[in-house]
Amino acid sequence: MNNQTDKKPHHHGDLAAALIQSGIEILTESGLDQLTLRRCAARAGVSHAAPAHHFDGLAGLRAAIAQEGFDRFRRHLLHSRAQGPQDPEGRIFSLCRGYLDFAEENQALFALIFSCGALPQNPDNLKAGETTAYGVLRETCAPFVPNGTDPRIVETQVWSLIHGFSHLFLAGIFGPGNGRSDHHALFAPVMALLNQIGTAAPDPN
Amino acid sequence: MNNQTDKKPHHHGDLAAALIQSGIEILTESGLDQLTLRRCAARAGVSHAAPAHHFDGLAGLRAAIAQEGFDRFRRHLLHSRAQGPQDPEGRIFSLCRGYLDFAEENQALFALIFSCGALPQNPDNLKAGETTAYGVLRETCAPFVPNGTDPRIVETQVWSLIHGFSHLFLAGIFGPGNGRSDHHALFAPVMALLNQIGTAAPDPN
DNA sequence: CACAGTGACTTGACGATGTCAAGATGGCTG
DNA sequence: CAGCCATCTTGACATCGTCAAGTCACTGTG
Repeated sequence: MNNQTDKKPHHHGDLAAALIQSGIEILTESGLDQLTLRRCAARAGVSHAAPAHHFDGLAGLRAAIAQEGFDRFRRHLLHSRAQGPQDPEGRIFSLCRGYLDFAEENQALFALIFSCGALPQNPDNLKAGETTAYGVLRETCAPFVPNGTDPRIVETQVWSLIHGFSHLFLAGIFGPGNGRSDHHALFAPVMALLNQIGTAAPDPN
Repeated sequence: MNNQTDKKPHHHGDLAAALIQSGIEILTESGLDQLTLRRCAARAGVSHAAPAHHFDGLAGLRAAIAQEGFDRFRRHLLHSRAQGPQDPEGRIFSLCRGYLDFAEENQALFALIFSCGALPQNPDNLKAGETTAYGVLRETCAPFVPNGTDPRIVETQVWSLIHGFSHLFLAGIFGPGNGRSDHHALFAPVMALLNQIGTAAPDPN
């Protein structure tokens, strides 16, 4: 209903941000199904109906948390990409490594961000946060885009590969093998598919 | 009232299957957040507490629906793979096409199947259904596995790419472009990355 | 400084949901 | 036929999202 950039509106002092922070903590500690309006309110020290004045119901709070989570995700990717060798191959590998790490360390938040249908209304805000996070990917993929081809092809190849791997990793779906370390061992070989990137983009279909 | 098999164990006649079927219908018609124990019970024509005698709460029903959904997914993949050219490239392309189609036509069920943490308990049952669905992928990928390499590498490359594309497609995440047809146009070029599969394996060809 | 006014939050209530305990029902076995 | 027991129903309770009305504190204006 109102903007979120006020410093100390009246009573609590940026309750909206406090509720988002509480929500992220609940997500981290207890999982997605424990994310509740009343629980966020209690954690922030306000009554159970207070969040209604800042978000459009539970869906609105989830959308706001997803937006903040997407921004944290973006910063995590930037930090991760800066680690390791700074040639195009090294940067894209570090980016994907950071993608997987973030998904693993923030499972519920990661799931919320990418949960289909979690963003029925206001796709505008999420779209903005998404675009900036997508921008990190776009920069990193740019050196691999062949001249004259749609950059979204390479971007979607990379994004799909690392997102699919991360999501399947979290879902526990993978070959009959078991054990996290076993699956981690698959990361580098699977990412090796990216070595062929750019050479795989053929003429326009 | 109920369709399906008429075994009639005691009263209702395979209420468990009827509840799963009701749940899938609710999923298809109304989305994931409308999947409720009481709603499934009402649709199956039983009282609100009846499901408790067949599933371990809502989580148990969701797991059972996921298991059934995974089997339908497997059959859909088999059917889709049989369409089109039957050379290794044609089969894997048709498989991926069917993957995306299933995700698009059964969004909520697809999300439930792969929802992280939706399977906290009994991973055994889902593991079985998963293995058979994974088996379809494994067969289709087999011609592309270089000698002496772990087949899971190629399998995970393909699975991650198509799953990531499908999931991002449903989540509405993709470049600044918009429109479903626009995203569908990305499918074939992105799948072209699979043309390099097998040659990307670490060992020399 | 007094006094409304307005926004931030609280309180209380309602329907819906998951879950549990106890009772009713009906087929199966002895 | 009688008893058993899985199956299902009924009723209750705590929690949840949401709404309406009320309370509180800060702010601007005289």
